[in-house]
Amino acid sequence: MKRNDKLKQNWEFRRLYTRGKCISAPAFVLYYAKGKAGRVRLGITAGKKIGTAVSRNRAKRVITAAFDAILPDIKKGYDFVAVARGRTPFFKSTRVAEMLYGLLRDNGLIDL
RNA sequence: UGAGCCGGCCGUGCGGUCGCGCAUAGUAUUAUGUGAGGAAAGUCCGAGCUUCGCAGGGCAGGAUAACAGCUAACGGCUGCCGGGGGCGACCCCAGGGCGAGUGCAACAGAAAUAUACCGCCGCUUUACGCGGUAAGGGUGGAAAGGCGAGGUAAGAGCUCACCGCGCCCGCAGGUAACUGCGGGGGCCUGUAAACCCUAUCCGAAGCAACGCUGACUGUGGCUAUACAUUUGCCCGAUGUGCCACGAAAAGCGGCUUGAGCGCGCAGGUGACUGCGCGCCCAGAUAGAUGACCGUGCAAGACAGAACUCGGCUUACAGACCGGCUCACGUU
RNA sequence: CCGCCCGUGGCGCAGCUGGAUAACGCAGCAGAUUCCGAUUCUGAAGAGCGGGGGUUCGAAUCCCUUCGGGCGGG
Repeated sequence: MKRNDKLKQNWEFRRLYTRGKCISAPAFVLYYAKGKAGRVRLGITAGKKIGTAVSRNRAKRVITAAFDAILPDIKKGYDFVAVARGRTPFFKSTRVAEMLYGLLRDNGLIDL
């Protein structure tokens, strides 16, 4: 994932929390909304609830790896925010990718 | 063999495929190299560095507290002294001063820094009196050094011997703290992690420090002195230019070669130091390590750099190495 | 990065400066009142002060260290 495809600013996150749709899985909670055309952008949040810095870093890595794995299949023009949950660091990124793919397909965000 | 004390060291290893940060080549997407810790943590101390302040000195405030050393410095470390604990290896100590002043010491007890309840002794007006007394009783954490003898009306360092304690002087050992011995004078409650006194040290803030770049905008200045306009000149005004400063926000630098690491030799009981040779070892900026496969074992704990070092403290599954003590047995 | 505050019964809080009784309210328990309940009244129980160490005759209080929670500034 390229750097300018990451969401960084606080207002970008708040836009998705208030305007976006919300779906959840055991490993994460996902907000999404229409964004810039032709691009897929992602922001990741791992709060203090996750644990130590090691756990928070791992949670972010696992979600990033899962997202990269299915990135070519995701429909263009959407922004996403993934919020890590307490069990996120204990998942394997392949399991998270499976969950993510299933959820996006059910919500019509996969290019077939 | 069992129990224990001290110190050191490691803390998933190797190979392959895809992916990530940085550097160097190369140039338009590839190669090559490299990529978290012993605590990166807590931020408890000490420094470097940067900016501000500053003639010099003092007060206030804070920190430390035997002695000698190590160090850039330290509240750290080493050695040693003193005290305490353990059979021992060894461990622990905030360890100056209450012999400057002030304060505090509940309850109990007669009395808490000075006293007479019981007792003992003397006197008398024989009384629930007066005086003397800290040997004995009882209270307390603490009651006027302990014990024996002399002494006395009864007693008391009142006197003497011995012991104890701290003060002063001398001698010996030690760099010193201190230790040992002798003499003198004396017998003092505890508490300074109570105020305080003494000695030593300390300017403040922190990489969101600070510096630079371009754009926008505001303020001030240009002195006997820039240029143009305002009628020629002077004053004044306006605009442009130059300089300085401020506010908001963006980017870049600061950013990793350093009191550095490894090995060898030498000095020192040690902390550590000197010399020689070799090495370059993360620099991200929402913040880089994931996924899959093979394989080894005791099946992997605590945990993620954010300006940089030296310590301290705390968390930590386990693996390995060395030295020492005690008990039992055998030789 | 810097500065500061708070941990005391189940809950909310005093006591800490200045050392010796852990006080108060709510909840809960028992009893009384009532036909029953609420209210009210009475009574008893429940914490050794976040953990560890030290100073002291004596520590919730003083000192050191540590854990957890919270606030503020740039």
